Amino acid sequence: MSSEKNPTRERILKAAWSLLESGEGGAVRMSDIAKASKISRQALYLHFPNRADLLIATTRYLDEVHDIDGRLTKSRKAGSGSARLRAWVEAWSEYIPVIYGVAKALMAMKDDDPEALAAWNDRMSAVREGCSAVVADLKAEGALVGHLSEEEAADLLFALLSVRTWEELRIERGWTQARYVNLMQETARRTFLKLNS
Amino acid sequence: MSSEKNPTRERILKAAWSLLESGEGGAVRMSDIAKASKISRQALYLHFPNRADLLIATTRYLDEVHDIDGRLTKSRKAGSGSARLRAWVEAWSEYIPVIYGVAKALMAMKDDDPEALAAWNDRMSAVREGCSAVVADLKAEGALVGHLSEEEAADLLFALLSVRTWEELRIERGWTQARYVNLMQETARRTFLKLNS
DNA sequence: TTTTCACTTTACACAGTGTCAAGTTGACAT
DNA sequence: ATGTCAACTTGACACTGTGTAAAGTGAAAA
Repeated sequence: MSSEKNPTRERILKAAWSLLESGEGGAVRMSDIAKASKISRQALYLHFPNRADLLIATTRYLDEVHDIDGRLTKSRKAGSGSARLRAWVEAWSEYIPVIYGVAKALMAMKDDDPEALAAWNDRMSAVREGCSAVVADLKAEGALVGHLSEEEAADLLFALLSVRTWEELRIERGWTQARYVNLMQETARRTFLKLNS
Repeated sequence: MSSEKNPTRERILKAAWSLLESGEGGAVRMSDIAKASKISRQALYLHFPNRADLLIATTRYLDEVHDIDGRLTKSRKAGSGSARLRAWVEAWSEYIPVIYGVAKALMAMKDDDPEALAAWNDRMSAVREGCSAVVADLKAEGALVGHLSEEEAADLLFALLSVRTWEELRIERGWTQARYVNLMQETARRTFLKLNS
C-alpha cells in the first residue's frame, strides 16, 4: 500500500529494521540508523518527526511486509475450537521472532514515551483480538474451562503468549523455537480446554 | 544486618524505595532521589558509585526488610507437592507487588547496564531456585506431568510467575491481586500436575 | 587548635535527542 | 542557460540526565 512510493523513507525503514533485528549490542541510536541508511542524521528528521515515530513506522512496515494481520486471521479458520487454539498459538508464536527486535525497542520506549505506548498497544490489539476470538470459539462450543470467564481466559492467553514470555524462554533460557511452540500449545490446551483428551 | 549503621545511606534507600514504589510518573532520576533524601545530588555519589548500584542496593534493602528469602523458603514446607506448588505460587505472587517499583526500574536498566543485569539475575535466582525445588518435589512424588522435563517445567513456572506477566495482568488488564493469585494457582495446577483432581 | 568527616556548591565533560539556519546538488521547466 | 524546487548536507546549538572534579563549610573528634 504505502510502500514503494518514497525510496529514501523505505531505505531508512529497512536499515532500522535490520539494525533492530540484529540487536548489534545495545540500543539503536538515530545516528546508527542514519549511518546504515547512508544519510545524515538530520535528514532522518525530514522523514520522521522523532525516534518514536520512526520505530512505529518500522513496526508497521514489518507488519505490512509480512502481512501479519492476514496470516493471523487465516489461522482462525481451523476446524474445532481446540484446533483453532493450537493454530492460533502457533501462528503468533512464529511471528514473534520476526518482530522481536523492533518490539524490544518499542517496549523499552513505552515507559517514557506515551506515543510509543500507544503505538505498542495499537500493534498488540490484533493479537488481543485473536486471543478473544479463539476464546469466544471455545466458549461457544462449550470447550472453555469452567473456572475462567471469557475475558479472564483471553487476558491469560494473551499474557501467556506475550513477547516477554517468549523472550524469557527462548532467549534467556535458551529454548528452541520448536520446543517453545509445542509446550505453549500443550500449556494452552491444559489451561483453557475443559476436557484434557 | 547491614542496616542501622549509616543513617544517611538508609535515608537514601528509603527515599529511592518510596519514589520507585509510587511510580511518580516515569523514570526516577538521581536528582529526584537526592531531593527526597534532602541531600545534594552529588552527595548521592558519596554513598553509591552510580545509579545502577543505588537501585541494586535498594532491592537488597527491600529484600532485607521484608525477609524475602525467609518467607519464600518457608512456603516450601507445605505437605504434598501440589500443596507446595500452591503455597509457592502464593508466596511469590504476594511478594511481587512489594518489589514491583524497584523491579521495574531495574528491568528497564538491564538492557543497557551489564551490572544491572547481573543484579537482576542475582535477585531472581532465589525465585528460580524456588521454582526448581517445587518442580523437583513434584517429580519425586510422580506428580509432575509427563510431557515436561524437570528443567522445562521449572523454566515454564518461572516464566508464568514472572514480574512481566504479573504486570500485564494486574496493571495492564486490571486484575485484582486475589484473582491473579487464584488463577495462577489454578493454571499452575493444570499445567504441571499429572492428575487434575 | 587542628584534623577529619560528611556534606554543599559550582563547574564541567559526555551522550543522545531534537531544532535551526545556511548551504549544496541535481532534476526539471521555461 | 537560467531559475526554481525538493531533497539532502553541514555545522551549530539547546536540553536532559549521568557522572566527575575541586574548593569550601561546619561540626565534632583528637
